[in-house]
Amino acid sequence: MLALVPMRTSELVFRSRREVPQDAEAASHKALIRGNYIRRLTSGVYSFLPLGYQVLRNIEHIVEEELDRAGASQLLLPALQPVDIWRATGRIDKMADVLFRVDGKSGSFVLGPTHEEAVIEAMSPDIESYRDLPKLVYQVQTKFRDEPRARFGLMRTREFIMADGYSFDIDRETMRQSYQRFYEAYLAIFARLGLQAEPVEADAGSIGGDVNHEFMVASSIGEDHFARCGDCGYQANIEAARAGAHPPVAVALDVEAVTYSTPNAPGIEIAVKALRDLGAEVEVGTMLKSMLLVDETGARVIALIPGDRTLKVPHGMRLATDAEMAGFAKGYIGPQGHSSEVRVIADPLVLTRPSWASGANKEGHHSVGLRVGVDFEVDSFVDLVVVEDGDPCPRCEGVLSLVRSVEVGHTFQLGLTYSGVLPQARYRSFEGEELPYWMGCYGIGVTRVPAVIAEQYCSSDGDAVVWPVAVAPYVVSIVGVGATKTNEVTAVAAQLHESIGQSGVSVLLEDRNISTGVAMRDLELIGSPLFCIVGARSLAKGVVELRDRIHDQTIEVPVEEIVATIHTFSRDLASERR
RNA sequence: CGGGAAGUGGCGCAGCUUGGUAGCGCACCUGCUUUGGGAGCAGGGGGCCGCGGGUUCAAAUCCCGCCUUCCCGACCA
Repeated sequence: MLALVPMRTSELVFRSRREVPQDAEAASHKALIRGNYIRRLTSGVYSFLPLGYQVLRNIEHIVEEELDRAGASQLLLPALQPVDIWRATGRIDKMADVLFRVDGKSGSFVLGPTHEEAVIEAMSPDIESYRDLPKLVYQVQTKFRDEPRARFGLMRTREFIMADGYSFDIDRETMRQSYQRFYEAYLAIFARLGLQAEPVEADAGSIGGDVNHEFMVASSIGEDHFARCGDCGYQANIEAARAGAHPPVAVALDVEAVTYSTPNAPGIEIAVKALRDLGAEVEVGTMLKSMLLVDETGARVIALIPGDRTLKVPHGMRLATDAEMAGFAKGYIGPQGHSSEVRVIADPLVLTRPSWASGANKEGHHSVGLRVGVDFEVDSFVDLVVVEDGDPCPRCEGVLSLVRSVEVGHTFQLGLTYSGVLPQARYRSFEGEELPYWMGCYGIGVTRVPAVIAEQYCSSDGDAVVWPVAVAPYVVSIVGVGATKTNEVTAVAAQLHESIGQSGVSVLLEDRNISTGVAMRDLELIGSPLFCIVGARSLAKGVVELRDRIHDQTIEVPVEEIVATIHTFSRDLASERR
């Protein structure tokens, strides 16, 4: 709602577009292209045309207002960063896959994919004492990430704008308070943007740190899933979610382990088929998946999960490479008979069956009737499976369901992850000790937001968006219609254009000499939530039409009341949840 | 990086099987008529058929190589 200069369609950079480029798939992507909001320069890189930029500025304005209110100061850090600050934290290697490197005559640089290093460089000289803390800062900056795959228009791009904030504190407790300030500001921001963003517990990934939340908007084109319990409100990203305990079952007493010869049957699916052909009663869910992992020390670990589950690799571990699997029968690994140097870990779900079928640790052989504690031992039980629909909730008696979603924000309690390794990231405490400060970092994917909003508020064919009042490029669009557009129609439309603009509502006037159908269609693509239709017919009755596109209702309003009515409507529509 | 699809005026597409010097719709330009929901008539402009090589008298079309884009997967703050 920033644009208070009344605008005319003849001045707008806009063109009717009946067809969309065939490479637009998502409805929001189609709508943003048809409406002349964005244009692709190359894969994952978009120009914001004036309409799209207006939406973007409206979003940024809301973000800035709320972060300012939370006590954060806006600054601007460089996008072009020397490689040595990335060496100092080791992220030059950790994030090598996504870093855009620039080698110029004057040295080697990185185009910042995020700004933890840069903000520490910028802030540290001004943080000398505990008296200087806490500090909250943020910026609205372009980020660069060499994404392996850009997707869905603005949804996942290689160059994008993020509003990223950082907090600096003396200890864990005050860091949590700063975190809370950002967290609450984020809830306020997304509410104003018309997005139902759910904070969910998340995994820290390469940013590092401890407690963190993702702000997720449920959407069919989301790239993430989170688990939700309808009963107690537990919500966690699928990478971080854990299921509650399934009731354990006593091991079978009347079973004996039998080994079958199953040549050329590596992997669960094929093994099940081979064992069945031999008369064994097994299915995918009664097979034990045994996977070889390597921990931080390089030691090998066998992980056991039910055959119908997906492994969640624990932190600090990774799947073994083929070379590291020397000595193990790849495709036929089982839980039994490993040397004491190989640790065996299992998901608690392994206790939910009386016996299992699995590889026999011998090329071309599988065993059935393997019992925990009898035929094989487990060193420790840890959470090893990705949660699925229907798993029990870890907090209550409820059941988890998975929700497909888009991440619009992420907040992290970093703690000492960065300050601990950078000597300049210190302050002097009351006792005179030199200590690393406690950090938090916070990000909103600003250029992703128009796509998420459009996805929520456009028809499924990407036909047109009806923008929420808070972000609409123009809240009201005026069009004059009626036989030959009499002078009166034109004059009244122009006069309303002026007075609505003066009343503080952003407004667009259709002033081109085109047919009504084209005019209406174009205005629909521009997406104002309110249309003001000035027609010869209704003008004869002393009224104009006001169409509320959010509720798809049209009312007639006396000309002299229209400014006040629009004011009421835009206020009511802005506060309403869709 | 694996799997699939596609590159032909600004946009959407046909032509390719069976080689013969490029076409349709929309958009654009000019004029007139229109204007309460993507107008009508008449006239007009615009293409290195993704790039490079090859076969051939002749290549958008056949062959080889490369590039780009989109979708699924891997990956992902």
